[in-house]
Amino acid sequence: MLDIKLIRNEPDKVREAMRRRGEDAPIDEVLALDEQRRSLVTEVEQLKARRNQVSEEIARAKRAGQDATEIIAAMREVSDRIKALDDQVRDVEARLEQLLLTIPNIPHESVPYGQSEEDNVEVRRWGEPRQFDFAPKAHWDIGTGLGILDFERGAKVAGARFAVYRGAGARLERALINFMIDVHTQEHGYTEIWPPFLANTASMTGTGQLPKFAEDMFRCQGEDLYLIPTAEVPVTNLHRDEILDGDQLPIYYVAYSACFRAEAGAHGRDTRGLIRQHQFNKVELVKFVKPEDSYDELEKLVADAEAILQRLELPYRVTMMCTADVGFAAAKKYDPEVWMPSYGRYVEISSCSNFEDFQARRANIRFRRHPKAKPEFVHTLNGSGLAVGRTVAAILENYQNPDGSVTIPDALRPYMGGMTRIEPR
RNA sequence: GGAAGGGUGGCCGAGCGGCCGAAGGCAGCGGUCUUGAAAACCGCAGGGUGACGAGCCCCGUGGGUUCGAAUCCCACCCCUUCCGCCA
Repeated sequence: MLDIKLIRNEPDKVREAMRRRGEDAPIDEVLALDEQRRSLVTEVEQLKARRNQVSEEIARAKRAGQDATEIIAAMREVSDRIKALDDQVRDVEARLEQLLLTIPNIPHESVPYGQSEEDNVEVRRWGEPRQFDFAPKAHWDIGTGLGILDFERGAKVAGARFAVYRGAGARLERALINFMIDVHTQEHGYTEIWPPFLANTASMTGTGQLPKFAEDMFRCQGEDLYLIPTAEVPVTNLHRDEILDGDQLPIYYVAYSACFRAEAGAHGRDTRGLIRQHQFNKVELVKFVKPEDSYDELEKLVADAEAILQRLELPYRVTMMCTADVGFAAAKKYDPEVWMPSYGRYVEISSCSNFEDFQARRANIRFRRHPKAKPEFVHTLNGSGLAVGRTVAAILENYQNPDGSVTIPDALRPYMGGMTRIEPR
């Protein structure tokens, strides 16, 4: 959520930011409601001040045994007026709040202007895509051939975009989760969290999934619960409505979770394989930091995600999202992308964002710089470290052999019980 | 799911419808005392809005009654215990 004061004081700056995003935000409506709210509040507060004053007089009079029926009668009128105004304030505030919740974050000044994902900027590459001396296969064919991935049965049990992992495939998924969490906890200083995989409306609103993206999520019927689309939601909301001590910061969390996405509007895209599933596993990194540190922390966060790709020796590049593709809640976002031979291009395998105080304001996550200082909003960041299903896909494709087997990356072998190759059954 | 109890400031815990933003205690901060510390004593200390002023708001949440609600009524949420069910 943007600071209403920023919109009030620098509306043109906000309008320009929205224009650069290609977003049609209701700034004028917000300004009008804000003004309306403030004039109502002024009026009702004056009346309340009077009511408080007179209430004291009444109390005094009663204690002195004097008659107060006349003042009471007069106050009844004031009271009715207060009630009417309070109703109006509540209504205007609710509408204002609803609008503010739909306005995206302001992109950081370092974010390049662009009109679509075509305008994202590559910032670096690591590794060389492998040159195959045989016709490489796509991971869904490799996985099916090895008997470690089963899309047909996934569809039978649940539906399209659900997969079943079997044998060494299931173990590979699990090995990757453990490997990633171990690297982040043991080498990058993150604390492991095992969060709920369902979250309520308040949490979903706090991180920005609601109210705008309700159709992207699975909701439990008759309950105020959604399946989380990412561990970002429960982990960021861990500190919702809290005031943290400044010396606790920065806080680094790493969490595995299954992630659930309705993928509404993705018909026909990535219909084969593990790239776009309704359910997938992800190891997520979440940071709470002081505002002045958040952009350094973003760079470190991306490096932490990249470290996993490097250990796995998977070629990748990092792109910086342009204003049109930066994401609703983010001020700046990098996407590490892994080389995917079947796609003949790099495919997003992580997404690392600095939200500045956008989520903190929604979720009311603050800190005190000093024990007596006023609370300030923290900056929140998160990034995938990494999407596990896509990592499996990348390993199957990049490590495939002519005979249909797949070599296990060195770094993963301890997690696979020493296995060096996945052989056909 | 059923029954009972409970949700008050960082924590514990009082609180007859007006004198309650809220006693008291603990923890915290400052000071006195002390070689130093402890103890003792004195003082300061919640959040939001607003201009770190005034005012207004905040006693789980949302409604209601009333001139006036932490206190009364209704609904909901959460916690604890017991029972039931269950990985």
